[in-house]
Amino acid sequence: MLHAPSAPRYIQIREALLRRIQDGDLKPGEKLPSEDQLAAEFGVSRMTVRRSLDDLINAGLIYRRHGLGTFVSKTTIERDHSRLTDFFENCRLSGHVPGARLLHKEQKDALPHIARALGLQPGEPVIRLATLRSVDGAPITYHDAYLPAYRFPDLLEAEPATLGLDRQHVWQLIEAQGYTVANVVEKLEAQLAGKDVARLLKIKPGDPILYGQRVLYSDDGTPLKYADCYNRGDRFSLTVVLAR
Amino acid sequence: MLHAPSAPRYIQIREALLRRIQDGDLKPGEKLPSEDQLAAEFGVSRMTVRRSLDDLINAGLIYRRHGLGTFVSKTTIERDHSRLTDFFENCRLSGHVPGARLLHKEQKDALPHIARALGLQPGEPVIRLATLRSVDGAPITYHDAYLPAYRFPDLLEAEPATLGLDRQHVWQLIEAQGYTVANVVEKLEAQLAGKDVARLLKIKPGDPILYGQRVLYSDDGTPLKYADCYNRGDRFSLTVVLAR
DNA sequence: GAGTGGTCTAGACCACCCG
DNA sequence: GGGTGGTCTAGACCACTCG
Repeated sequence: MLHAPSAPRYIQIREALLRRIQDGDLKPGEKLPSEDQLAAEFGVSRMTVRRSLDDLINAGLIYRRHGLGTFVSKTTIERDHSRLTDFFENCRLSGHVPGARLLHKEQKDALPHIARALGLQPGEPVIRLATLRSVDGAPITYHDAYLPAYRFPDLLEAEPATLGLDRQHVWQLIEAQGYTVANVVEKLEAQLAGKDVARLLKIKPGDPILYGQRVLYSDDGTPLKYADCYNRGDRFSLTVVLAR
Repeated sequence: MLHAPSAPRYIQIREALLRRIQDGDLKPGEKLPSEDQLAAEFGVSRMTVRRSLDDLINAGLIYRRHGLGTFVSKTTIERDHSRLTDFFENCRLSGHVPGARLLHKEQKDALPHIARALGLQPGEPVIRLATLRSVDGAPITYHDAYLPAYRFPDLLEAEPATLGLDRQHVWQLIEAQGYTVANVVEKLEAQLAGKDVARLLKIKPGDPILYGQRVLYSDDGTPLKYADCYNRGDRFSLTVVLAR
């Protein structure tokens, strides 16, 4: 999280305040210095201070009360699981051992519902990357992803050993094409495991499955990836934050 | 969405631009006038225009490209389902008939996991509101909610006919106590229906259930409500947006 | 009244992208 | 070079909250 000395002042100030909060220098519920005081302390104008505070408010770390001041939030909501984070990193951070196996890498014709999600015509070529992800050696998620072939001409030739095994890696390939990964829209349902999925996840047909249809978008709204996700109901949970 | 004539200029401008996008006056992918042009058009400074645009960017409706301009997003992500919205309103908007029945309204001692979620000591009094929600006459969700009793002293005496039947209504009671509802954190899992839940939802034991533990927070991070939600797997799906 | 955040100005200079 | 957004200033006045 280091920034070059040339980073904008508002980012430097934001990081400085973030450190004070994380170090417990500013405790939950405690009042921050006023915007005027912060402006004087950092030697900037008040508008610049406000720009820094806006970021921290957006992250849910602080909140403002008109006429009273700015305060550190009481509960630091664990936003980690509600943000777009790497499966592998998340796993390791919680002290588990992630794993993955590439089951399919192929070019196919898009099925209608996949074409619709990706803004393609039915039958247009897509690249399929299917992986089985595991935690501590036991399978937990079957991930069946599709990307528009014309946007990722080099994907089929990419290193098979790591491809699809680390989302960060796929993201790097995506961003190397000039896209900026911005968000994922996921539709979640509860289902019962079918025969094929049950076999992959080493559960019984009829066991509960948290099924998600995920679409990955770039910041201009272009759909970049569609994926069917089958998560073991007994070992997988997803925490989301719905903001007003 | 009307604002008093005294609404801040940046809100007026934001709403004016929103209207142009929603009316198709500005089409997806199309470039907005430059910030200088908008400032001249609305007779404000550029900083005020940027304040308006920031809101629309935050809502995912437009995006900026340094050196190029500001553009309307290509896919207007249906954020409706990823925002905190009223069950009843959502339902009606999609052309369905929502319903609800209050099953329990009582004061109890908080169970340990509920106390922990609400920042209480185990055994502290909570108010339980359990409702069965339906769509087009068929039950879809069993909602078992708990609120700290000391924060809502008047809740038990509230009008039973409408209480818990419209989330907006409960929110109004919550906000009448001086809280500002800010977000919900929900942990989702796939489960199989047990006997009791199956009976309520008119499904068979062993049918799939999308189970969620919801905690409602005010903007200062105070937990205000805990709820167990049991959603019929065959008729309920939840769409979430994970931002980077 | 004093202190706080909410809004707004009228500029400035910089970095980025295009032709 | 010309147009765009990114950052930043040094003020101003208003609205809200508290004592």
